[in-house]
Amino acid sequence: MKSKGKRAQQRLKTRAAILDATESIMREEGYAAVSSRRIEEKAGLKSQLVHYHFGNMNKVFLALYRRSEELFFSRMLKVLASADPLKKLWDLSIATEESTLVLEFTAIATHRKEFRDELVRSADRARSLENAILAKAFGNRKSYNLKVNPNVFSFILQSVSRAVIMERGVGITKGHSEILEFIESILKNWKLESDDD
Amino acid sequence: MKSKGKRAQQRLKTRAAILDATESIMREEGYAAVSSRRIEEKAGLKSQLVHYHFGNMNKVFLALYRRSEELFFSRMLKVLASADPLKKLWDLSIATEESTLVLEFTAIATHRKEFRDELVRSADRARSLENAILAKAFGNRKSYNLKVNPNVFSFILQSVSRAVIMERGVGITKGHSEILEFIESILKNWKLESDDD
DNA sequence: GTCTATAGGCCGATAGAC
DNA sequence: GTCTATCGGCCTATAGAC
Repeated sequence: MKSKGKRAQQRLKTRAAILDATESIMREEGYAAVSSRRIEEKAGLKSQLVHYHFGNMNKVFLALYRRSEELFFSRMLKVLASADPLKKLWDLSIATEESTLVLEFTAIATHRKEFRDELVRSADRARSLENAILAKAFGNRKSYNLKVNPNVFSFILQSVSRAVIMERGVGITKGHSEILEFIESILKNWKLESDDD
Repeated sequence: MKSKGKRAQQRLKTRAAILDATESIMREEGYAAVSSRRIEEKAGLKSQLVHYHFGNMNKVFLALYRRSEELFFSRMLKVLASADPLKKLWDLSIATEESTLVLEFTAIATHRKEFRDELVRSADRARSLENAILAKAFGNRKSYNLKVNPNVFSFILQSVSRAVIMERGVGITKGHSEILEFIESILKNWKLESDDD
């Protein structure tokens, strides 16, 4: 039993090392730079192990995506449970490190249809969680007498954070402080109004 | 003189065919799928011609980028000259066909530093034109007594259109009609308010 | 300016020894 | 499970004939 456990443990360790290397390469050079040989280099193991453990490269991306997704959803649940969910949702969206991988996966899905279904399924799940967060935030106001639809408001938040992160990725930061201040002032005023209820 | 002109014409024709093929592949499969061999296949000419005319693949991307940029700026100038520049700017931003290439070039710039400078320079130029368009639109109102800074407003418009196009790219369209209606209602009301001045 | 030929590299993936 | 060895494929780029 113990030796079995050790084998399983080593198996998980190797798989994790492969996924870590993949994630690292994706962050630094993009998904197109990932290959079994580059993983070999990065993780210090033979490229053939990548095929042994995952079958092919597409399954490596898929496995990494699912691992990242779990992490992302656990963070979303924390956001939902927090006292100020909308602000926390924004903080999560605007964090560069958290979102660069999402952009890479989106790029993969745009050009590989095997990947698309996975991402669409996940996007639906994320949208559900966002709705729950919005319901909680808007619920504090007791009524929905707002100028903007909650879903529209959420879409705008996500759009702006993605755009900021994409521009950061190519070294553009001009005008970012203005837009970030604007969004944050809205979120702040909102909070105050909610407290008034 | 005439034979010289013919040669120059053929030269331009071949170069254009290479760029057309490159653009086509980028739209359908993304920049990572572009190679001199794929261009050979698509344009019906030998892959070595790609190297003869452009030196290396990076310069092919650069040449295509500059060609697209010219087209884009000529469209922006038309927007600026129009009676309803803000709405026309939005129409241009939200057109999928016009913006998918931009997203691909952004992806290239994110991971190839040779490309970055070019894109940043171009982004500055685009921002200047956007500012002119905004100045014209806001100028109609005689004063700047607005809730949102013009640059912030413009950033939000561009962010939302990009996000919509990215989601379309992976087959997600849920919630798009709501957000598009929201944006367009703002632009419409705005126009009416401007006319009131 | 366009062709053939070819060098040299990185890639995914598999077979088989241990 | 991890290794060595290896195949076939596609890639960039260059040299040289025409």
